[in-house]
Amino acid sequence: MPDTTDPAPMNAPSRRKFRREGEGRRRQDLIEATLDSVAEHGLQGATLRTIALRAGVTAGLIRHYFPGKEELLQESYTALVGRMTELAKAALVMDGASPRQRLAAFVTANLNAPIIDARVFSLWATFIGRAGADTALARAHREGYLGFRNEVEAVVAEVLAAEQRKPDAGALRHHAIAINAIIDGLWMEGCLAGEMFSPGELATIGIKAVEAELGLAPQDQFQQK
Amino acid sequence: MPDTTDPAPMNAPSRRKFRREGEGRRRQDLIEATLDSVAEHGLQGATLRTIALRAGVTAGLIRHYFPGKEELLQESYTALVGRMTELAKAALVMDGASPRQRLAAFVTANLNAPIIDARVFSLWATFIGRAGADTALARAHREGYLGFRNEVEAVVAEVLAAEQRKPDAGALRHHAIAINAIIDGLWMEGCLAGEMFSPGELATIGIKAVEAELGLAPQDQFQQK
DNA sequence: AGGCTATTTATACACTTGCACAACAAGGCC
DNA sequence: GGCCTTGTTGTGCAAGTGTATAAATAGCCT
Repeated sequence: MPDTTDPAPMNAPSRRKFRREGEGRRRQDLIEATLDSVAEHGLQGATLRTIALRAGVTAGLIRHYFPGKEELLQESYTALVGRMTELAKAALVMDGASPRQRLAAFVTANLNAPIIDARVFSLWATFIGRAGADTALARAHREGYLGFRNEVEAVVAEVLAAEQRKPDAGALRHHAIAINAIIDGLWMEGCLAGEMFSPGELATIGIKAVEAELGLAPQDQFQQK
Repeated sequence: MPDTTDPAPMNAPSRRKFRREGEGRRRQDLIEATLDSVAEHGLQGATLRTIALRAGVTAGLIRHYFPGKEELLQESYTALVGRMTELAKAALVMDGASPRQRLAAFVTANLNAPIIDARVFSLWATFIGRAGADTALARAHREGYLGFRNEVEAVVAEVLAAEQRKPDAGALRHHAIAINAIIDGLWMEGCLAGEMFSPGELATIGIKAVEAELGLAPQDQFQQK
């Protein structure tokens, strides 16, 4: 029995208008939409249709740019990690600053916006929760973490060298691990409960803790600029 | 046209045998199966059928103990948080120990098994990633975190009192926040990459960092027991 | 032993999901 | 302008989802 009802009378074949975008742009839009979806609804809520809707396209298009959903998620996570580490490292390039000032700036940068950010934390946690089962995710994290820690270790070495101290490799590594933990821990606290801390408070706590870890004498206020 | 094929010849009505368990036991089994499923396959992979299979029951039974999937997940998370904080606090009850020893024991306990555990971390990350969107989750975490930090603050106060130091409330709070961050950060590192550290190494790093934060003189080896 | 009831199984259902594919049209190329 | 490539849409489908509910049975009570 054929369908006699005609919901769209005659002018029916209205098809959605669209624009062709460059491959780079579309991929980036899709990745951004994926991260937004994951941040908002978790991995379970990030369906192809949700993502496509947010990106302003239809679901079928995703398969034109990515082999499948898993690849889209992996590329999205890689993009996220890349952006995070890039931001963190950017705080280290300060020409004409003392090692100690650079270390303090590094800590400060990592304990304020945009690195302290609830959305980024939500994404990080969601993805990292699967690192135990997903080796690709685990490796992506491991590389990012070690890169970060090496940066810390390099700055610490400079700071101590400026203080005429020459720690052995083991002590240096321990300092880097501890400082890394301080930054990570405060980062988590700030992301999860930012309103519990006054602006700049976390950075102050972090700098003090890091300098205590390195056994640096408290910095005189007048030397700081 | 009726079905003439008879796949299960006559003896068909074989139904799965089962045992009736007490309500408490079943609920606990279901929660444990839920946590296992989430840890292994993430929230998206934790389906009612998977959970039921792991618990040794059929999916329908879950609805007999929980109104829906969401309630099961929430109760599971609550159980997880409860177990974690319980473990952490248990390390603090040491009769006849000096405050400093208790603090060190607290740090040590939190940086070794069973608190350093990849499965627990995976669970924690998976759930906490949704704290930004789920207010019930966020509150559960907030309470756990503040409880933990208050414990830290209390021990820190004892330690400093034993050293004849009387910090004001603000300094005490900052110490607690920093120490909390040190423990959290090292906990994360240990859970994510435990094999990168030798046994007890994280605890050593943690104790040193905490004592540096509090400005305690390095402990003599012979005074420790 | 025999029945009662709450626990448990099994099936059904409406809905969503990721993926496949055919139709279509946007925009560069001649 | 007209064609041709390919980015894009829309539809279809099988598998899986949470939930609802009827049928069965385990184990206690008398």
